[in-house]
Order: sequence, then C-alpha cells, then structure tokens
Amino acid sequence: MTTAKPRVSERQREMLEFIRDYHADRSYMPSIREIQLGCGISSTSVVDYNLRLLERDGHLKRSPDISRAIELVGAAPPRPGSGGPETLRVPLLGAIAAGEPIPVPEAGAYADDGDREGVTLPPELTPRDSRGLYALRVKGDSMIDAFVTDGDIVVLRHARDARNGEMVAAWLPLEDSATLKHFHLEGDSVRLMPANPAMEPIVVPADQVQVHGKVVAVMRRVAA
Amino acid sequence: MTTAKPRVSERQREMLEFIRDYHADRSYMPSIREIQLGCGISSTSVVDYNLRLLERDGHLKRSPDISRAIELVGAAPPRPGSGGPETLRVPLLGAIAAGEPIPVPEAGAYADDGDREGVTLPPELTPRDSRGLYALRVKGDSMIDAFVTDGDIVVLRHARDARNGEMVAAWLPLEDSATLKHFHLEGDSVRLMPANPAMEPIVVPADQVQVHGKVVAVMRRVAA
DNA sequence: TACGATTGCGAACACGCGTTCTTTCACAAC
DNA sequence: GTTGTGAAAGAACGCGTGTTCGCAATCGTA
Repeated sequence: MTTAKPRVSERQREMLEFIRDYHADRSYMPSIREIQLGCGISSTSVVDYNLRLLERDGHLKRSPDISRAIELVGAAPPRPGSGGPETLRVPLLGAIAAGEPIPVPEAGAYADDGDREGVTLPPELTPRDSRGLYALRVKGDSMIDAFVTDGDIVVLRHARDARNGEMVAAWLPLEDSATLKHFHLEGDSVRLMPANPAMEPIVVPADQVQVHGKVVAVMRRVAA
Repeated sequence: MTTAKPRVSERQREMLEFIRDYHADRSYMPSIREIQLGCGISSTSVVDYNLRLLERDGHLKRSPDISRAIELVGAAPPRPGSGGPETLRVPLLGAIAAGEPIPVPEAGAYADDGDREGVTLPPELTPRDSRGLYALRVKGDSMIDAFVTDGDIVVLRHARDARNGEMVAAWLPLEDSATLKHFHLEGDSVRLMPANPAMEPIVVPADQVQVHGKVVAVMRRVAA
C-alpha cells in the first residue's frame, strides 16, 4: 500500500526536516535558496537535485515553475483528530446534473451540524485533509464517461482551480452543462478529459470553465 | 470565541475562503495572480489592496517581497466528526479481475474479526440485511461497462443465484472471465446486461455461469 | 456641485526564484 | 587505462510574482 521509499541521504533527511519546520512556523513553504541557506548547501542546483530525488521516492510533491510549491506527503499537514480509523460526516448539499448549476457550499459551512442532510465517509474514503469537503448526488447519466451514474454520491473538496490531472467538477457557462472530468490546463485553454479513455476530450478557453471542486470519492448503492 | 474583527467586504470574504481552500489541498499558498483568477478579480493591485486591508484587520499576515508568503491567522483545522452511527465493517477478501477466479468467502466468516483486512460501510451504503456481506477490490478496467473501474471497492452479498435485474458478480468458466453484470434468466440461458446500455449484452447457457454474489455497493477513492 | 475617501483597474518595473548548463570529483564497472 | 554514474558546485537565464504608480468609478458629506 505505502510506496516503497528507498534510503534517504543524511542531507535529504536534513532538508526534509528543515522544510517541515519552516512550514510549521510560517504556513508557506521555503524557497530553494532558503533551503540552501538553512541546510548549509553551497548551490541551489544541489537543492534542486535532492528535491528531485525526494519527489521520485515519494517523500514530497513539487509543482514545476511555481515558487515555493512543495508538498510534504509523508506527514499529515493538519492535525485531524487521532488519525485512526474514523468516519467523517460531510454535508450533502444537493444534486449535480447536466443542465443545472452546481450547488455551492455556503462559506465555512462544512462542519458537521448533524441537523442538515449529510453522508458518512468510511475511513477508506476519507482523505488526509478533511477541510472543505461536501457531497452531491448525481442526477442523470451525463457523467457516464467518468464512471459515475445516476444516483451516485460524489464527494468533493471545494476548490476553484485544479492542477493538471486532477478530477474536477466543472461548470461550462456557455453550454449550461456540469461535468466531471480530468483537468488539464494548456496555455490559456483547458482540456477536459473523460476518465473513460474511449471518450473524446473537450477543449475550451480557460475563461469558459468554472471549477467548482475536486472529486475525492464516489459512493454508489446498487439497487436490489 | 470569535474574535471581533472589523467588517470584511464580500470580496475579502471570498478571497479568504479561496486562500483557505487553496492551502487546504496543496500545502503552499496561492500567488496574488492566482487569487485574482480564482476570485474573478481583474487586477492584481486590487488583490494586493484587499490583502493589505485583511492584514491590517488581523485576518492574515504577509511577508513583503516573498512569493506566496501569506499566513492565515484565525484558521484552525476542523475536528473530524465523531463517528456516525450504524457503520458496518465487512471483510475485504481479495480482488476481482478479468482473468482470475473470484475469491470466495469462507463459510460463516463474514463477521467482523478486526484482525483481517476490511472496509467500513457508511449507513448510506449499508443494506437492510447485513448477512453475507464482503468486499472485493477491482483490478483492471474490464468492468468499465458496469461503471466500475480499477481500484474501486465493490461490496457483495454472497449468493449462488439471482433474480432478474439484480447486479451480480459472475464467473464464466469457459472464458475464464469475471464480470459485474445485470442478471437475466431466460429459459435455460442467461443474459448478462452491462449497466451501460451502450454496451452489448452477453448471452450464455445457464450452466456456464456461476453467480458468486450480488453487488450491493461500490466505493471509489479518487486519486489526487 | 464640489471634494476627499474608498475601491477598483491596468500596466510597468524589478526582484524573487525555479531551471538549466557546464565543470568537477569520487567511485565502480569493463 | 576508458567509460559510466551519482553527487555537487557555480553561474546564468528567464519566467514568476510582489510592488508601485497613474487614473477612473462610486459614494458619503458638506
């Protein structure tokens, strides 16, 4: 289950520690030059080199060409409860359908107020970070190419943008349509790839796509 | 408990929310231009202006001349809800794949013996009758026509036969293949209908189909 | 109407910072 | 020896990104 992580060198261990400490103190990430300084390394390329190795071995994740875009993967960034096998309840805000706008969560209303309708996420489906999660019920068969069908419950994390490859709930204002697709930004246009490779992608200008959330999980109850 | 802070404009509230969401799933902070894009603001200077106000009012902290150097101050991660009622744990017995036999549950070994691997069913996915339930992990893309893809977890109720219309895990000995299909017995032959109506059904003699269980639920965790 | 304060817009400007290229050095394989 | 490879250094190069400045639009107040 966990990716096999080869040995980390002493220098890499120190870098990881530095990044962890830095991020715990501020909440943003250090730059390469700051890591260089903080770990007493004499060249930025060495930092880059070792960061590359650390990413290859699954200790962190980087986003190219973006300043301070490091994500630590091993340790959970927040402190979510005990971290054990716990279930999490997220609000069920409505339905997502082809021809209807996507319901938007009210600000800061993700918390469980058992009052409203909600669904319970088993630990197997619970992401590390539980912030900004909500659920929608799928109406209609228009999301078939995402392996999602009528009646399914999709769990989303609220977001207005995405990184390449992530699966998002997207709203196309011009076409009045909502879809679940893999997101790829290419220049100033967005390619929306269906999860089913047999289906055709959609390419639209970036300003004609509204990302509403990232798909985190799918739950389906099969009718008897 | 909430600190009394001066009024935040609608735009500022949206910016705070965007920053919070952004930082929740990457762990680095957004740039000014990303905030601009994410909140539909037409100039970076407007973002800067409002960030300045938000900092003045104590909602966040900035470090000058440093990329993405925003710190949210009032933001504590939410507590994961206490486990909901009526979750059910079923054993995860193995994997179901196109060319491999379907694992069969040992007699009377469905009960939760926390020892073995298992998955937890939320109440939304728990059927009325909890007897004979077990789970399998799907390997490969051969179940695409049932809206099930690689990595999904399917929950089954152990059964050797089925009524028409029910979705079953079927084993075709002659073809060495396992599939998830809707079951239809017609005379002495069985028609296996894919859930996706665009795909063709399979018709085989009844004695060449082994029903192993009925599909009760599907769970999928979408990769980041 | 006049006027300052608030808020917003767009475009440069200049530095922050990731990336890449060239060298160097140690060590193992052939 | 030659060759290949992992690790490191130093220096540019160039895009990413915070900052600033001039200028409209809106609004409350006199």
